[in-house]
Amino acid sequence: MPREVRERQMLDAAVAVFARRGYRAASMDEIAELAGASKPLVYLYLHSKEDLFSACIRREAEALIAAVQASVDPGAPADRRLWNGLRGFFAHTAAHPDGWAVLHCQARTHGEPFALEVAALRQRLVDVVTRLITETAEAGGCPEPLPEVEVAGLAHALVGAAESLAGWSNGRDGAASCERQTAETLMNFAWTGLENLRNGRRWAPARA
Amino acid sequence: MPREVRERQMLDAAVAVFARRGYRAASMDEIAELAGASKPLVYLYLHSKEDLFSACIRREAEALIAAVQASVDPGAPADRRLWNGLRGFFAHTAAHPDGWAVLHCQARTHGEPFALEVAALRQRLVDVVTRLITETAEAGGCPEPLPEVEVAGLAHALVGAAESLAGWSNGRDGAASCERQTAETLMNFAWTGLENLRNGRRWAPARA
Amino acid sequence: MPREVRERQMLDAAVAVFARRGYRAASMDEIAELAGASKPLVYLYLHSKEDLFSACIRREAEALIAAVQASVDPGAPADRRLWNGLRGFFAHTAAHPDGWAVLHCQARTHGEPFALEVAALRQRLVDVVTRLITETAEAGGCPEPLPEVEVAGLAHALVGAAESLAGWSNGRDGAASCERQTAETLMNFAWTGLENLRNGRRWAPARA
Amino acid sequence: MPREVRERQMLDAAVAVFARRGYRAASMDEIAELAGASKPLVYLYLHSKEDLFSACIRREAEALIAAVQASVDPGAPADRRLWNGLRGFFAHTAAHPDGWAVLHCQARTHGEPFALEVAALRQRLVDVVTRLITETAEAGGCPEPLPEVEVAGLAHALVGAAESLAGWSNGRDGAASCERQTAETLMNFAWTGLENLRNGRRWAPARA
DNA sequence: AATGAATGAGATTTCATTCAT
DNA sequence: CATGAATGAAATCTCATTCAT
Repeated sequence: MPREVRERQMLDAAVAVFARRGYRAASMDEIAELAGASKPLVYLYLHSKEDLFSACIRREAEALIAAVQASVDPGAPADRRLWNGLRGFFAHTAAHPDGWAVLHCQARTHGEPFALEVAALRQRLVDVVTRLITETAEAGGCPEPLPEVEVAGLAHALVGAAESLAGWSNGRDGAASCERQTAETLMNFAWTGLENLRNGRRWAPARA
Repeated sequence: MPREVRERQMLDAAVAVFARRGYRAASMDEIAELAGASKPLVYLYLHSKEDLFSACIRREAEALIAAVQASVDPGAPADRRLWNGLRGFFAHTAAHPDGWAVLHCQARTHGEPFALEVAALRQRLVDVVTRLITETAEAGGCPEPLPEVEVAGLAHALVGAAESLAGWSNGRDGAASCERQTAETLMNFAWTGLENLRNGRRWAPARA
Repeated sequence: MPREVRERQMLDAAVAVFARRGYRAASMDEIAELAGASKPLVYLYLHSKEDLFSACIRREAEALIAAVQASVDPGAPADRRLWNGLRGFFAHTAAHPDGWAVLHCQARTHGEPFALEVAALRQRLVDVVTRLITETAEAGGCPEPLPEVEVAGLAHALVGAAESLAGWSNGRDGAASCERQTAETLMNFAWTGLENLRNGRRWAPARA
Repeated sequence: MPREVRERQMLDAAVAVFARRGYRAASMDEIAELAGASKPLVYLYLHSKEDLFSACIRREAEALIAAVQASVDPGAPADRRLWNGLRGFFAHTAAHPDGWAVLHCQARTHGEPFALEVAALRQRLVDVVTRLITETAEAGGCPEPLPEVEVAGLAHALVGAAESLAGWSNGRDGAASCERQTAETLMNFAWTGLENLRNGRRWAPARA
């Protein structure tokens, strides 16, 4: 069996086991067995448990990013791009729950090296959103540019909301039909909020 | 030393170690040492690693809920309550990063019993937000009531956004001064979005 | 509460727990709890687990010996004495199964010191039987005295048979009514065998 | 080193240590060291202390039964078969004192699962003896068949006597030369007793 | 007479990892 | 390319035992 195929099987098995058990509780024995290979072969190809986990994170992160980018038409207007990006995000996480669990739940909680890797992924998502927000503001003729820190905060809020909805919507029935609705809910929530910001309408504590 | 004091020290130590290392990687040795007690005493008082972790989750969850509730004036209007609740949430998570890490990052990823416990906490937060959204819609004279599933989705999105911002803002410098600003960013984002929804203004994919 | 009473409660509890769990698996915690006293008090009175176990063995051994002796009339003929001794033995072991379990099952299997103590008890039983056999042989006009080693072997066989029957008969229903029958079975088996030996009738391998 | 060899070494070591220390006091460390292997290997092959103990019991029980059966010629008359069976029993227990100690002293005192296993062995021995007694009675023209419960009692008594003698004779010097004599003593005691029973001669308490 | 508080030592068990083949 | 055999290190948890009061 060629190495590439074997390696993919191993990563598939590892993602499944890491998602189910967590990094520490996952055992190389179980991963090797699920991959249908012997443990020494796993070590020959992937060197160590740490390297294996890193490889999982990298592969799943690339796949997620690629899925989001593939569903966005770079020439479309900002709202369309946001809408399609969200749909791609929800579709991919719903189709690959183990990979999403590794990225979202496991990777951040098991030591710096992994957290950094997943933080880099997250930053790429945040960057995309940040660009959308900025463009939206500019395109809408925002009287004064939004402060940088606020834009970053908004981007984090939006990504967090998307992550939360992904988890919520995947945990319910009829996931397939839900994905579109989930995206719509978030879009309604976010887009109108962004529009208002763009127009300078704000909520202020003093108003209450 | 009286038992209560010792027990609190143990929980403090456990929260710190669980936050830093994760559930599986945390060792009872390290927890006992940090608590300044011997391992058998930890077992005598808290029975097992699982029970200890459960106790941590419960204590931190109660503390967080209490902090949020304490910062909300039940007689105030909906927007004011949301604003104060968010501020309480961000302030408490910023002041107790270890507790927040245990709740947000660790508890959900290490087996059903813990996940259920933290899901219950999250549900309580979501419920509060759900009520706020409904009241806001009613108070604002919403032409037709928002569909239930959409309200739930919005609540999850809002809680997810808050969670995400808590993690982001705590990871930056000057956390104290940031807390207010973080709350303001999210409030601007969310409140105006909610207002628009209330008024029936929506984003629709067909529009693009 | 006076010391003697407390000490008896402790020994009762210890015998019960040792019988149920074995020496090593029995925990001083369980014994103390069952005795209704605190652990330090147990240590104050009985010094250590080893001492406690020794005390149990000694008490139960004395009780068993006393019960057997009390049921034998020293003036009666040999067969009558054997008969009454067996009945006393079966009655006492049936009435005190925990004590018998400690003596028969536990004491011999947990290190030299205890084995010696219980071996001493057993030797006293064997001695009684040995005397009976010798007297029986003499009284019956045995042509030549039985070899010493054979008498010892017979005594051990008889005691072993009695022990085995005690375990068997106690494990069956209607123990009370059984006790007499058990004694009769063994008596029939043993006494007639002894009579034949006394008369020089033997089985020889060459005969077959 | 092939697995089978290693496993046998482990069982040998385990039998020796269990016999010397008892189930609870035996440590897996000591067993592994005596077997010349590392502890993880013992666990890999034999799974747990409980399984290891079970495996010891089973192996030693099979060996004992096999030894007894191998020394009996099924075509020989009843007394000859009893004689040879006893010799086989005494010879095997003398040659394998550790195995006998595990079966006789340890297995019955450490929890139901083990006790059941050893009870099954004992029942097989009792069954053999029961058959012998019945056949003897029939062959000898016993006027009326012995009551079933009495036969069972006799069988238990005989097995108990044999067990007791095995322990006694092994604890003395010159075991090799003793084995035959031990068997002879028991045979003399038992066979003549059985003969008398067969002929209806009984001891009765009223006689005294 | 009696106990709540505390621990050193050691038990079973698991796991990531490496050779020799 | 592939693996059966093997282990050092460390995890959770228990227990007999002792003080200070």
